[in-house]
Amino acid sequence: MPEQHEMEWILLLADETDRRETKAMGRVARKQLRKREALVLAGYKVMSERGIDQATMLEIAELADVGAGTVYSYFKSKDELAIAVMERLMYDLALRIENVTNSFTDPAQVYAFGVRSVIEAATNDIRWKQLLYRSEVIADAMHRRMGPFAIRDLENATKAGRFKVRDASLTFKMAAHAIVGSCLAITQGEFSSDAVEEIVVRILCMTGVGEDEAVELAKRERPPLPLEGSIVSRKVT
Amino acid sequence: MPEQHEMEWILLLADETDRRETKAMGRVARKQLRKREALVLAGYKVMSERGIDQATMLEIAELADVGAGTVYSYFKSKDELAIAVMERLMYDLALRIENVTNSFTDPAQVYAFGVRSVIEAATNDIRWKQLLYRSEVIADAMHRRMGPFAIRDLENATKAGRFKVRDASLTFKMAAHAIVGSCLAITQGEFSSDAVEEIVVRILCMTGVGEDEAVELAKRERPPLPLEGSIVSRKVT
DNA sequence: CACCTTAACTGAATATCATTCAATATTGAG
DNA sequence: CTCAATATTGAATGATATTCAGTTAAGGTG
Repeated sequence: MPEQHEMEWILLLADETDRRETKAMGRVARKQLRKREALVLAGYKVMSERGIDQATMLEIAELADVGAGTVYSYFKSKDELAIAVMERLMYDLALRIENVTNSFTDPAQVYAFGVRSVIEAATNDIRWKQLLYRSEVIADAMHRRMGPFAIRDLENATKAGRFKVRDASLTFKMAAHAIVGSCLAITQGEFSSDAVEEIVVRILCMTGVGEDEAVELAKRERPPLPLEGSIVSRKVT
Repeated sequence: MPEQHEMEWILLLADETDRRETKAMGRVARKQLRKREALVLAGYKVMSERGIDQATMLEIAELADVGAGTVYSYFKSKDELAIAVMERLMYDLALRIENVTNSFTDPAQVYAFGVRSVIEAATNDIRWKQLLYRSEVIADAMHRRMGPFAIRDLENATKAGRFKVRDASLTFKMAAHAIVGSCLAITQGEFSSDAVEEIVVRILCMTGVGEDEAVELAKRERPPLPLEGSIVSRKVT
């Protein structure tokens, strides 16, 4: 029974453990990595189904096939587990975006594509709905895990004279919160999903690019994103 | 004992109950208004001291001098009470901002002043720190209670050709989340409070005003805000 | 291989509240 | 004053995050 779940979910979130690291460790350490992995996956499944607050530690522990207390030797608290889950989700998405944008030539378009992709994922995927409700947690995870990519892109585009960003980290922090907040509003029916285009424009405006150019950037055709869990690993360059 | 607290706190958050309405009601209704009021005030005090999650309903009930169960005949849940508290905070601030900006001539400056004031309040007042942690709740309250003012300002500035905002509600929704998120980051020491200026610039950029003009708007001298609880009531015009 | 130390794991027990609800008190109409 | 309706109370409930004393497994050692 737990086996089935593992199979199912491993397809959706890539395992972050690196083969090279894995080989250099003892059997215990490897087993712990796998257990931690199982917990993050189980946490993702339960939390995206019931919502972070409604997910119970017992259910997560059972799905990961460990005792209730064991969770606490991997994560200090439920919140910390939730953070780990969010970060995994963000990292997976960041890698998939990177996989597409590394062939782009316009650095501004790289950022625009990333922003658009995140918004699409957040508003189209049912599993994000429950997670969005704790927006500070998800925005934080977004900043921590997608930040290295996004900040690099903002800086590249600024160097190329496309954007005018003074503090890329701050700009992306604000963008992350604005994105999560507006996606939450869309999933709650406060705005129609047609608003996505306009959200992208506003996030781009924050970079100091003019309104007209922001509109143009948001309109450009976008190649599709690779499937979830299909990218293994990549370093920010 | 409860008397003292009431006195103390009424100075900090204006009582929203309107004299005219009050007179048209029976004694019971008036008493209920006062009790609801006491609950919001007590909620504000306890939640801003301990944080929303750490505040207990019992402590709030005791401070408001009612039984534990009574809270639930005024608010369906703890969350709903938290929302009422946040909305009160936002409304009070909105009125104080309005009180200053209604003498401004440049509609863009009205919005800029509002944004700046909110950020200053959120980062300087210790009592906001605990509240910011539930950023979706506070951003929501900000949108609901300051929105009517801010959206009007965005539309005025757009009509005047200063801003280029298509959907003012959406733009302010995003701004609210970005503001709350970045203030949270500042109170957590992730950014220095010098970042406030830059945050204002980025929020202004979102309106489609150019970067240079955003910088100039953010730099303008600002008159001081009236004290908390000193404004009684005002309609959005 | 048997022993032992160390670390990991377990799940029943604990502690903490949000929330409910049966009982009680208050109100105001007649 | 009486009584039905309403509001209030706070002890009991239920849910569940977290802890911890006891158990199990790992792997190093002679």
